[in-house]
Amino acid sequence: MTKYTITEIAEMCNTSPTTVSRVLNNPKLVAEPLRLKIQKKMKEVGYKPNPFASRLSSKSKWGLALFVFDILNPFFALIMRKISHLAMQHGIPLTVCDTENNREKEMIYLDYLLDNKIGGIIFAEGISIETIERALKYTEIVLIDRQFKEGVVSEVTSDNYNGGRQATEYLLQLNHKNIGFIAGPDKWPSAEERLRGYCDALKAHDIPIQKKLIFHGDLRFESGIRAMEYFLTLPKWPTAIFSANDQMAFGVMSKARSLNISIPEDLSIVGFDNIPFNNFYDTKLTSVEQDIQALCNSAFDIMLKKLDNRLKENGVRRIIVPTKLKIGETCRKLIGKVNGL
Amino acid sequence: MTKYTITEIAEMCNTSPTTVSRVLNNPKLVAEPLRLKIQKKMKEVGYKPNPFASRLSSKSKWGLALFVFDILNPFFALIMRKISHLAMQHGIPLTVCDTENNREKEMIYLDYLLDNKIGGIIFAEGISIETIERALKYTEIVLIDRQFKEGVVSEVTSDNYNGGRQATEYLLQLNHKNIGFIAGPDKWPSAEERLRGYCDALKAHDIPIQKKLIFHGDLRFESGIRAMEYFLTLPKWPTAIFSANDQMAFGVMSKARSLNISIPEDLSIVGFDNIPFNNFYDTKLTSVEQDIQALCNSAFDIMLKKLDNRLKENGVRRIIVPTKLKIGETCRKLIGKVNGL
DNA sequence: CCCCCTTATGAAAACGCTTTCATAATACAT
DNA sequence: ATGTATTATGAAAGCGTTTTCATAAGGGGG
Repeated sequence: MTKYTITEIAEMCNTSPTTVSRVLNNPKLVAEPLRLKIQKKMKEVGYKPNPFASRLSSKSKWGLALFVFDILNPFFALIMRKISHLAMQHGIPLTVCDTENNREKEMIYLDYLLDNKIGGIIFAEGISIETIERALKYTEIVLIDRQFKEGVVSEVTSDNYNGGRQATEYLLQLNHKNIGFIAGPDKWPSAEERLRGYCDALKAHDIPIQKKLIFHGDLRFESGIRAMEYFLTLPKWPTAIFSANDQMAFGVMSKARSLNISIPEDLSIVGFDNIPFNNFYDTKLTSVEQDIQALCNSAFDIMLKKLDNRLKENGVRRIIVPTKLKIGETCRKLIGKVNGL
Repeated sequence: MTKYTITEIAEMCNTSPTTVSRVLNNPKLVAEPLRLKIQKKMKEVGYKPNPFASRLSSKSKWGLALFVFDILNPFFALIMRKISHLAMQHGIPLTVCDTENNREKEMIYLDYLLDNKIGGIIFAEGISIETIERALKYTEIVLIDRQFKEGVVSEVTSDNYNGGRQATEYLLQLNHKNIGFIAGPDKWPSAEERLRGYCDALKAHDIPIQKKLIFHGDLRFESGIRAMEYFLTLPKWPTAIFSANDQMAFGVMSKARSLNISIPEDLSIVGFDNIPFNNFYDTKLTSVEQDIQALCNSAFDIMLKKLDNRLKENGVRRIIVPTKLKIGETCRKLIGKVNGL
């Protein structure tokens, strides 16, 4: 596009490249009249600095990356959309890495990015600790919904604990006592928090926690189907199921439908995420909403400050974004005899 | 990461930077023993060339971009996944631009990429002609499923015409005569081709084409709902609906369900794309499959050749990938009296 | 009126590669 | 042998910035 160099701009303005470079990077150093003249000229001829030259001489890191483990999950697609948007607004190139829940792929992406001197990486939930730790050594990182060792890394998470608790309390209020939980993968902190919320809510109501009511899924649709199949093998079926994300809740609904188990009459369901398509079924899913907008804004903001070094050395931020239970049409109040499905 | 420069590698091997550069870019120019020695050394110390320096001196364009109009649509998410994968394999950075069907956003992304001297752009269906034409002037482009002026641009498309025709023929075979069609947006060539297939199939069976049986959607779920609502306003309801993509077909199914119209008993439905989640409902959608793998492989291959200049000047490729009708559970044969829903 | 300090600018040297041009060495034809 | 390709290597000049260092011009304080 641009066919002008900084030197040419300098010549046109009877000044030196140094000065032009200054108005680009630190305008305060240039006296007003000259600065204005140069800025006007640059606009006039549509000058854009050559990014490669800048990066080469300034030796600075460059650009951002976003890691998500499954771009087919709308929750992550929305995060990508939002972060892309922010990056674009700030003129920062963004590489999106869809790791497909594959450690090897994570590493390949990461090595590649580090070789290219990436400025910072935002990791969404689902990326392995090893990958994050490796990245941490070489670049700035921020986690979205991915808790890590407290105080080591900046992270922005939803209030997963309270989200899990809210949802469970809600079901308890509706007189459910036998509540199945579909957890996320082991070792995923955000998923564990949701589980903790579930357990604490039960405890608070003096309901014993039963291991067999907890199923571990992988957050994908199919997992929900598996979970439903599993719950039906139990001697006493749950009257309600709380799923650690919407996708798995959909899986449950799908399986339930094909077995003529009707929702919410026979089974109440609560999801987590409240992705915009949770009305994908004609029955709107009751779900704990994560404020994606807020998650992304905060994460990006922290990243920008890190890149600017405006965050004090080793400055680690931790932001928790509240969640909100959105009532849909997939839960009903149990009345009278409560015997499971 | 790398702390070595090409000059240091050269010194370690008692040779010149020039030679090291050659083994990097055109190994044939360096005699075997020396080449091996240098390569061994590079591996040993983990040398990686500084990408900014390379780009600066070689003045070459750099990297690829992929434009999709809706990353929330699994069809495009899969394209992204596949293209990312290929780019990574070839060590080419990829920027994914989710334009959200917004002209302005397209232009912002494009300007940004051109300023950064992007090497090539792959456009998936859904991007405006203006954006493509602008890109065409400054960089290499390949279209996926996005027909353009014949012979001007390389494109890889599914056989949309025959896909549309296959689906319609199938419904005709099942004795449907009153077949609604949910088209894609006006002016989207791939969508128009599907429509053309639909029309030609009807003609071949001497069934008049009725404008009112054709509804124009925007390929999103909600459009399917709107379409269904529209079809129900017709005096004579269609017995089958062919949707230009799966998402809209899901919308139809969703609406049908909430009205207690059962599928396929009361209404047959065929989609297009056959995205992997078309079993999102418990009823598997019958759909025309697009071979995403093949589409992406071909598109990427053409792009690589363009970047290499292995495609003769103005060499334009046009590849058509066959489609295949995948029978699911959403269609049934009409028997006896055929009176619509 | 001299010295020092700040502010405004420029010259020149990086940054780490690629590219052009030159040279040396070998091979092949006459 | 002599001349002409061909092959293998290196020296040096960019590429378009930023950065360091130097200089010049103005502004008090003594």
